[in-house]
Amino acid sequence: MKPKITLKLIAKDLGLSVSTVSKALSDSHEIGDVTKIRVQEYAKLQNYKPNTMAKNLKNQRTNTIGVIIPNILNPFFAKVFSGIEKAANAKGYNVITYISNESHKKEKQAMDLLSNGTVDGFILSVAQETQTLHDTSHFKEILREGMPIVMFDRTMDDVSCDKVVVDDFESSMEAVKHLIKLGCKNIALLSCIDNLSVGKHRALGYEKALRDSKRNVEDHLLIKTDSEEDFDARLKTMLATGAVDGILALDEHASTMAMKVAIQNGIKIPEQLCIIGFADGVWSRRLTPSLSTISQHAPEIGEEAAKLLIEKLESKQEIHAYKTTVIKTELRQRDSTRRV
Amino acid sequence: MKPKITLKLIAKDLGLSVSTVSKALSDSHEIGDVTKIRVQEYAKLQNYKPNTMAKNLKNQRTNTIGVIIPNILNPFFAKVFSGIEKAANAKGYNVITYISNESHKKEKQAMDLLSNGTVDGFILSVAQETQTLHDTSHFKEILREGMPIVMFDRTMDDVSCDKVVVDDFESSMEAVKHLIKLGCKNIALLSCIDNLSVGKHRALGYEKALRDSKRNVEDHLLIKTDSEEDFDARLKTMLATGAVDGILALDEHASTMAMKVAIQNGIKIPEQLCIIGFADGVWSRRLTPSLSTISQHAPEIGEEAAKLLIEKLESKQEIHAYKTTVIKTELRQRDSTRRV
DNA sequence: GTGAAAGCGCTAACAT
DNA sequence: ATGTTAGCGCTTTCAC
Repeated sequence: MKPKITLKLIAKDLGLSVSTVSKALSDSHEIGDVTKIRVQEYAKLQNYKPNTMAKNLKNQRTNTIGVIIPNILNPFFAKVFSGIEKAANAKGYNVITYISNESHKKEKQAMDLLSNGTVDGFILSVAQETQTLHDTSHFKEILREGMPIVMFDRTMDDVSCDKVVVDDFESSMEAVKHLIKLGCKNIALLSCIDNLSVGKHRALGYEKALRDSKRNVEDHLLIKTDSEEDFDARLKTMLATGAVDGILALDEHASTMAMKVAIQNGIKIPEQLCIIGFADGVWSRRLTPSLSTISQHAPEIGEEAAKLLIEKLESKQEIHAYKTTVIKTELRQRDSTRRV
Repeated sequence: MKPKITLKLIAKDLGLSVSTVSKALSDSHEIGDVTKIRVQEYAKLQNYKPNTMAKNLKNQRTNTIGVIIPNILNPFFAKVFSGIEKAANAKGYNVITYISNESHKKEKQAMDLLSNGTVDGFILSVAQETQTLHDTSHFKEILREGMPIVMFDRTMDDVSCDKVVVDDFESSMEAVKHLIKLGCKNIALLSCIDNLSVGKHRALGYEKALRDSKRNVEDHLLIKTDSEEDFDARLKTMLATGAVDGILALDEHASTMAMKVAIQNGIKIPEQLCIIGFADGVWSRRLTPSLSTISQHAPEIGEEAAKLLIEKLESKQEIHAYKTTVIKTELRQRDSTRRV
């Protein structure tokens, strides 16, 4: 293992001072062309790489973004993450990732560990437990220290920071209106994420759409829970009756289980039952029949979040105005809703 | 935005020297109990957090692992990643992530950027393009600088470093033997990843299993490609003939397309056709019928990789022995292979 | 055009 | 038991 190449070392080898070498490498006009070339070539030859920690310490910024994600196994978050990563890299930022696993403690711990000069700011989606407990103290603490936060998808109303969300309310409303247009009379709402802000917003959109077309929200057409076991049992009962001819499913588990149970019950999709779900596009296409989904443009959410954070980081003066960007969703019609 | 709390500041406030404060906070025996308590309480009160960059610079280590992943949207990699993240955090390491997007250039760039004292070592799975070009110079360069690398899943034979792989050869061999035991006569091999090392190993396992039971490898039962379009077209032709009664699919696209095309052709699964695929477990269960898969224990792969890297990082002397850990796979029988 | 020196925040060997 | 000092690698102001 050869010794690390440092400015000092180059300076010694070349019989120059550290500061001259530093300036030469940053192409300063203070340095003569001959020396400049000489230094630069020697550095290249030695494969010199400036030490990031030293630079960070000096500059008081790390060019690193802390990303906290509830669950990377959820394709939605994986996609948002890839958007963040891409946008951040493009602007010269690194990304440190923590997975909260929906745990409030882990989320807090991650922010604590990273706010010690490891990252310049945070992009995060609030852990389930944090939403349930409604504890926002760790966010506020970080903000008080002057470190910016951008929240996406799962946000908290009483935290003042930039946010990137999709219009959950409107998109599920549109989806239900689409089902109505297709002629569905008995549209069920299926949710395993009733403990999340997004789940609640989507449920409200469903109700609004029904009321707008003078229909009632019928209890026997609702499954709102946060337990998959509970959900599965109730779903089987619901579909056994055969009374349902339209479904809006608010999450991946609900969407795919609806498909599965319907197929097992011999219900023809989309002839007898139309299904629209919030789910991953790639896998929805792989199902038979393919599942119509509400596309949330996850990568764009990530890119926008990164853009907002970096903007704040690179603006000279502190901006105390907070933006909430709404990313438009799109209904992707596939075979689970196409009427013949 | 209040000023950052530093040792210096605490020292001034308390009328002590910086080193006394430093020692008091690290609970040194050199410091008297009274001062120790006083300092510690004041630090807590002020919410002091030691600056990570400064500590890193001083210690010449960052407690950070660089992870480079070809594609986080692939559930396999997402799962390995979550394993790495978990194991790393548990040992007090941060994780900086880059997504190579299968690009050789991005992979190289990531290693370049992070090897400048940003991370202590790397965990990575080789980008497709790198495997095709067979360029290992960037790996060797990093290793020469004394920074350890652990490769997982997609490795390169001529790079000397720790590796974590699954036994691709053996697991596809076992899968084919299982199909044979189920009575399949014409077992097809479907692969969209014929450009990857793992794809090639799996294909060899298929051939071995056939030869072991005195069968021939028949060209019309093989689809080996790296293009999904090409694959889809050839798959439709193959299944239209009805000659296939068993399938081993080497990747997610191949697995799910096989299911889809079979269902569309009215082929009964598993009665007329048994399918085993390399695919995500959660989604495989969601398909109807559910898909039998080869489980690769992705999280364990990640945990093992992190364990190996940290071991190397924390060992005093340089270890020049390189381990290759093989994680056992498991055949998960689901409805696509269950004979009635 | 080049160099000396201070300092980013922390640690630790070495005084006192 | 507490303080002084040097130094991690780099940038930058200020001298020469």
